[in-house]
Amino acid sequence: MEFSKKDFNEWYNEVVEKSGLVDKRYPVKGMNVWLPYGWAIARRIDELLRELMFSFNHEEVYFPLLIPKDQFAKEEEHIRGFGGEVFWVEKGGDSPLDIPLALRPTSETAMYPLFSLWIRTHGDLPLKIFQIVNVFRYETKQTRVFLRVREIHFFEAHTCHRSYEEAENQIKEDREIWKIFCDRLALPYILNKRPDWDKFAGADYTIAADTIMPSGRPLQIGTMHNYRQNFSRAYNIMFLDENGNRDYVHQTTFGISERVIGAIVGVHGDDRGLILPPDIAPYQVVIIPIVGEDKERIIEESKRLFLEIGGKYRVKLDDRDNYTPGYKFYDWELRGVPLRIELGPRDLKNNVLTVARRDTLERITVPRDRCIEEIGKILHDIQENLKKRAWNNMEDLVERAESLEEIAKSQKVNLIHWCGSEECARRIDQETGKNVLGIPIERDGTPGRCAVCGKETKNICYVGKSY
RNA sequence: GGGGCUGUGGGGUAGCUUGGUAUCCUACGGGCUUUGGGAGCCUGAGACCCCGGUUCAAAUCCGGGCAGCCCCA
Repeated sequence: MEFSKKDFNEWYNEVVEKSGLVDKRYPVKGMNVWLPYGWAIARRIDELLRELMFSFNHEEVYFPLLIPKDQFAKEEEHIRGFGGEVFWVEKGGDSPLDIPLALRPTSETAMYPLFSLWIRTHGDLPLKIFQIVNVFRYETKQTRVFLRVREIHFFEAHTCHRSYEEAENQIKEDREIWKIFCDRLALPYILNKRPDWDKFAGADYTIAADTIMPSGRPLQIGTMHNYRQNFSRAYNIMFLDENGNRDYVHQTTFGISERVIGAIVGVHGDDRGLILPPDIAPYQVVIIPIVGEDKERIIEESKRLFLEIGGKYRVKLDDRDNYTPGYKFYDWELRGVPLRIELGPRDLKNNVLTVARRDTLERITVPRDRCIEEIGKILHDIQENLKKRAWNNMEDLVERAESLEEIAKSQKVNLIHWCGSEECARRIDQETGKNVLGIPIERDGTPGRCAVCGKETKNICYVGKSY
């Protein structure tokens, strides 16, 4: 690594390429190539989500990529919100299409016409489905690997319910899922209820999960929306209740994008490169044989060790002959493998393994015959340590502020009192470049004065320069 | 949204001001030798983002495009 994490922007660019996550030389703006290692991480995260969603009774589907224009445009707010950032397919071969086709920027408008066919009675509810697909957004701002791209690897869950209460309960369930998910990724977050002007186009309200990057800038990594009946009215999704009355369904969605990978890179990484949480690391353990005079035996022992722990953990045996151990140490540290096992003549003689953990860079000696349990313990410890460290770091990236000047001066996210008016939010945006993330839903406000207008209020909120 | 900068082998670069033979490091192939924190020697292959203009001649100057980076709002 050439850059230190202190130069966050440069460091980030360097680490995502050098660690083999993406190749960003693909010649279309905002579209990068997923390399094997990066894709392996994405797939682990997808699998984690699938597991979680299945356990909460969701089913997986796959809808088409293209959406006819008339169908896309049915919900007014939605088209207004997304209109400018949609890619359109307007030709088939050389002839213009009768109806232009949108590349989905999200899949509400692809799914909901079908929902109206699928749902007849209350017996069809709740409907809980999700899909993991690529979505497209025509970004005009500067793009950044994982954080702002035009082709987005995206998870979206869609639900339909018979009442507002049921939809609200779904949002609660989403929060439960979200917590488990983030714990597994060791990612800290704040749940914020977005101000009305910043909610998802077509939603009744939006709850966003924001984390904070080491640069002091907030990053939205997940969203939960309650649509009420906004879309079901536009797409005519109705059900017959027990009393024979017809009504529109209540809907919610829950979305997570590849930005979480950007968050993992930024939140956990250090000057040597990535640090991956064990749950999603493609390799949890790398074995590096250190061959001296006793080459054959060491290789043989390494293979035996590989087979032994390979049944329990995801393990890589790095038996490349043309690289020295030192080179391999740096290489796998760059890639963020949580645990490294060195196996050399000394270890062999003493019947031990030398184990190095990526998060603290400590080296530990563990008895050969107890290594399976020891590895498990250390991996667990790494997970906990990453989580604790990340939450503490995030806390340090928040600064209390009482005035516009303090907000403007601060390089961090600010916790302020805010009267709730759009006027004050706009002044914050215009005069400090920061935006209001909304009201945090998991902590109570205390009485105070709005940092802009000075009016008394109990609302607190976070503000920052969002990615 | 505004401003600035950059594009030369796979990666990083010198050369550009003052137009004429493209530099070095690294990675890569082959060979020998090595291995507890980025090994060494020999050898080989590999590049001026795209389109147009100026010129006897363009990596170099001019215009446009595409792509990337940084800063500000």
